[in-house]
Amino acid sequence: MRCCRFSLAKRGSAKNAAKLHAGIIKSSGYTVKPIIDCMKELSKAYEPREVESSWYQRWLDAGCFTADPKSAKPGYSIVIPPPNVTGVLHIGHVLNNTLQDILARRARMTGHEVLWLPGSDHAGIATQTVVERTLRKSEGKTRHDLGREAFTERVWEWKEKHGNIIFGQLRSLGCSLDWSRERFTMDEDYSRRVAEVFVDLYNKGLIYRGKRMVNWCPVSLTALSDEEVISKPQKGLLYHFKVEIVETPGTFLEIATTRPETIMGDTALAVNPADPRYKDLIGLHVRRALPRGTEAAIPIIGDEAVDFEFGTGVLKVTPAHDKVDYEIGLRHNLEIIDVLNPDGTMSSAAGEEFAGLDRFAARKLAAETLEELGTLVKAEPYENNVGFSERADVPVEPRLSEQWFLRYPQVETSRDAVRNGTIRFFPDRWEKVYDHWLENIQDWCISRQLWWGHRIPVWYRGGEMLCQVDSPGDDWTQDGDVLDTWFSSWLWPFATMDEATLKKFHPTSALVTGWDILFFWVARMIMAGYEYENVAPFRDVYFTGMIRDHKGRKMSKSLGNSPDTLELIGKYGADGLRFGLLRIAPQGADIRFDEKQIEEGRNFGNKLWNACRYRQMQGPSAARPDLDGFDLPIQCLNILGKLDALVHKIDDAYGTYRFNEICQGLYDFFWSDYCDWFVEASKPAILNADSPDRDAILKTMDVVLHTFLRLLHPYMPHITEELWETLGFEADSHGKNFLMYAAWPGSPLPASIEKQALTAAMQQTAALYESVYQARNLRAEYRIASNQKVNLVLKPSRELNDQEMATFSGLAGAKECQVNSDFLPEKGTPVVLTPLGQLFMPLTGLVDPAAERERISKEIDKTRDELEKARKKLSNSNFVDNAPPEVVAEHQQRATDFAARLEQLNKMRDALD
RNA sequence: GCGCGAUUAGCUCAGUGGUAGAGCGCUUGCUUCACACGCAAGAAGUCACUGGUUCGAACCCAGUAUCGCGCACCA
Repeated sequence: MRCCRFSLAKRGSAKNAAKLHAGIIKSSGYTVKPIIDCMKELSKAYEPREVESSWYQRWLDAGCFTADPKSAKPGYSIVIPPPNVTGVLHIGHVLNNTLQDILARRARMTGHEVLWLPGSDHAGIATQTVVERTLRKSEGKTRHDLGREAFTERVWEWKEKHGNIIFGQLRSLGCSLDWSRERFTMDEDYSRRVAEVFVDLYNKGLIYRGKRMVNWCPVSLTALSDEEVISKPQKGLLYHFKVEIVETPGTFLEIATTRPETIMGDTALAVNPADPRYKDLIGLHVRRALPRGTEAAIPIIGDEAVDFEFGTGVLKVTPAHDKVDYEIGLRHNLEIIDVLNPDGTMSSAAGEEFAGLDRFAARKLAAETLEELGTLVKAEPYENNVGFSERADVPVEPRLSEQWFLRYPQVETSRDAVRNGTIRFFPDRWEKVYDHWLENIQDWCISRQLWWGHRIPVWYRGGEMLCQVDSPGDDWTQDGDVLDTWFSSWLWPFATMDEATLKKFHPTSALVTGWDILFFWVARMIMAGYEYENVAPFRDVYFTGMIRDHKGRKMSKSLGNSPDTLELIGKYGADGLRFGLLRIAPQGADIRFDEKQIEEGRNFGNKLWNACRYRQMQGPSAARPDLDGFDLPIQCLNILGKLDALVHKIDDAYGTYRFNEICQGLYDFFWSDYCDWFVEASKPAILNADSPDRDAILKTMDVVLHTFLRLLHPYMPHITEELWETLGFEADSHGKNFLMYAAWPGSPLPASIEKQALTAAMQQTAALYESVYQARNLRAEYRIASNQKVNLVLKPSRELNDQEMATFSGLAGAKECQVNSDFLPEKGTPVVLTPLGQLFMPLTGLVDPAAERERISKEIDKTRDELEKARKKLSNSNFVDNAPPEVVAEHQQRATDFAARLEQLNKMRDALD
């Protein structure tokens, strides 16, 4: 326990502390008076490390993150997009999970019972690949050396050892996840649910097995869904070669292809029956060039799928290795010759010369062979799109194989849910993308030829087949394939919850995820939600942008441009990282990462720390600050008015997930309005123990900090919690005695304040601050060093009280500011026109009529330009007649103000002559 | 081919019809009594281009250009 609730000081030298205690040390050159006896150390800079870890532990110990399904409070829930067990925390996770944490923390403060459910995904291909690689490296073995059972055992071991790394990292980030409910997509009950869903969909006739053309990954040796194939432009060659027509020897047909290595799989040539060049050839045959020596005759067929604009208008048909060709083959009942092995090498059907060769080597050899045979016409450079396996990053092969497919359920319901706003997307432009995908949806290939994953719950005995969760008996063997990982993830929002939890927390409130998994995950969850819970699984979906490096490239391991998030947390603190990242994260747009921004986040934390430290140095704060009964100076009313506006702005922005607007609002208010202006303006009164305003100002600071810490908490949870405790604040609580359970703030304005009085005070303050700005400007013009105090004289334009003058002098860096309506300045005394009146800076050596005239002339020119602009606008009758009256009035006011200012400035210049 | 987004200060980005903004960087001054992870002042913009709508356009509409993305095609 800390010995003193009012001390911000925990880190620093004990020696200094002792001196401080005695009130004799000069820190930064001034004497610090210890406020209370037990104050020990003062740390000028906020050091996040210890604060963050200790608070996380305290929250955990107090069960702050645990959701109670029996709570009477309204429920608010989010399920984490489960990271891969292989995953480590990258910067995208930081963004994504910080946003979820913000929503969860704010919901607690607005009185909700919050469940934020953690977990991870078994990530079939990714995980299996990683473990296989390790196995190969450390033991020189393949998974086949171990066998299925031993291998999956190894994956489990690996998962236990490395699978929780990311959870530790999420803790470092401060994520308020309910760790008592951590789930894994291969937990026993979860797996059972997956199997039950499979069986159910099978029984409904939505799942079927069939031999079809699928995307095959020759590295992972498994089928892939269409979504796992990424098309990339590839530079290659378009080979033109000719074949002889059997019936009319000596005549040839020219064919264009990018894949000469599949010629031995050709079982026809196809032309468009409407193509006048070739239609008469339909029914004839040609000699197939490869494999060499066979010279098989294959038919020329007519099919409308052939585009006669492309290439030569003649298509070689390879039913075993191309989707379109396969369909043509079906229509014409063509033979299917599979010339490729699953691993992408040529099969024996390709002929002796090619068998065993890798497909790309075979392509080269095929082209060379054609050339030797004298049938190669040309090979021209060509760029086309090739489908790549998302995981293995190699071209996929279309391959005919026996797979399990799902005809998606609830497609129309799911489309309607987003169309009619039952589910809302932020930003909403993703709605169109979603709709388009569902409109053109194809059956989903859900079987994978992997070992790591949910086994397909189908059993065989002889020619019999049964689809059920449990084995029908020892003499039955289970289907060898596993399910696509997403076939389990799509159940995530409800399969992770028991009955009581479901009742309280499903459907979930919001989903935060990247748009890159809109089809993989979001759309499918919606369908599963309707199919199994009869309801949309979430209300709102917020799509984060993709984080790119400073050159705009995607973060990737191979580029090595991904920042180390733990290192960032170490350097800037989790709060700094969170805040810095969020401040630059525009809604749904991609983000260019720049470490400078994170540094800004840390700096903001430090600013907050020091502002609170400053308050603390003035004496204890009220636990529940209240301004009733205080006569508040204008700058107090002003800052309260600004804070009131901030509270409203933030509440509004949360409604549509405008996180960076909230962030920016918090930043601007605190740094500029509170620190730069309010605190600075208050210093004269605070330093003067006799000032009648001192208490009101300190109390106003308390109200501002008491409110602001709550507003900021979701973004910077650790530092705010620390300061809340250190300043000794309390608030109405939604449960536990922590800031994280404090009631979300309403308006900070005291009930007794009238709106009119507030507006007047804010206007007066604005005039005062504007005058300060003018005064500082004048100082800078005359190169007065910042630390040099000057004497000022004000010829006031209205009556001013002592408090205002003291504030003004303090902010303007004046030794003294005399108010004198009859002041007669020496000719050439620097002077500036402020909202408070004419302000003179009678400083020896600066009096120079010529310089002053020049300076004022410039000001006059500027003002005249502005005035002319305003007048021009007002002289336009179209504007005056058509614009809204308040806009016209505004311009009239501007013109009046500029005219008055111009007149005064002219007088000031004349006085110099 | 269809669709989506972006284009504003040197950089990263805010800005939903009425006086062009922030942070960083830059220049100048400052260890001024919370903070140099700081304070103050300053320079810096044809809001990609062309038309249109409007009294008025960075903003709305149409088109063009460049960059990025998705879907389809991909012999």
